[in-house]
Amino acid sequence: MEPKKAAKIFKALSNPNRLELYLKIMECHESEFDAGCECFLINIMNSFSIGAPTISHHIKELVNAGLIETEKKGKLLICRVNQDIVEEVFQLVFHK
Amino acid sequence: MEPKKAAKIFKALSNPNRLELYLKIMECHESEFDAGCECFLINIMNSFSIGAPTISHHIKELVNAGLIETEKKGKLLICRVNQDIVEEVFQLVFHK
DNA sequence: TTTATGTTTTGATAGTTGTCGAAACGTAAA
DNA sequence: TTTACGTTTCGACAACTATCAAAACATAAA
Repeated sequence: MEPKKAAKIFKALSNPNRLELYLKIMECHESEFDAGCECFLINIMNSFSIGAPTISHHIKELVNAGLIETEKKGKLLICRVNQDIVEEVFQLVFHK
Repeated sequence: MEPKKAAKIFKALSNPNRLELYLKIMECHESEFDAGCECFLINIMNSFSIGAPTISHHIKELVNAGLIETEKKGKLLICRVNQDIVEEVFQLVFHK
């Protein structure tokens, strides 16, 4: 992976709230995967003290960096992590 | 590792120039390790188009995040990467 | 001691970011 | 259709960032 793209991914994870959002989506996604369920944004949002507009903005940045993907289901938003991209970016800094 | 600390590390790697600086130090450090040499900042600086003050600032941020350590040798600056911290932060996002 | 050189500090500036309130939007329920 | 609700967009603002030029430091060489 090119350093420029990697920097963009790191930037997406560089804000504490946004990182925790990503981690929550990751957890939720993993645990719900076994149950065959989806990870809905609304289920995660409650544990944050920041407003909805800010959450929406952070989600957009995570999508923009390729770290997650989203899908609308009715009026709810489903979030999925893209694990591959994290592995790619860590190969760069791990040099392995 | 706590998300807050991880976010700080990601922030340090979120600027393209700073990331490339880190990668160069990593390369330099690895290749010089076998030869028993040190990695001097001046040897890396030439490949960047940004000024010395900016480089100095970026180095300080990398040190501040714990990603590298520095040591003065005469009027030269030696840089060493801290691989452990990358592995720690890696475990957080990999959940492994 | 003077000079040269590698690095850091200072001060400034344009650009970016995180956050909010208010409003708008889209969908489903009543 | 009206209402309720989850999400997004808009406009704004304070805080932060990357960068530079100029000056200051520190150390080694002349």
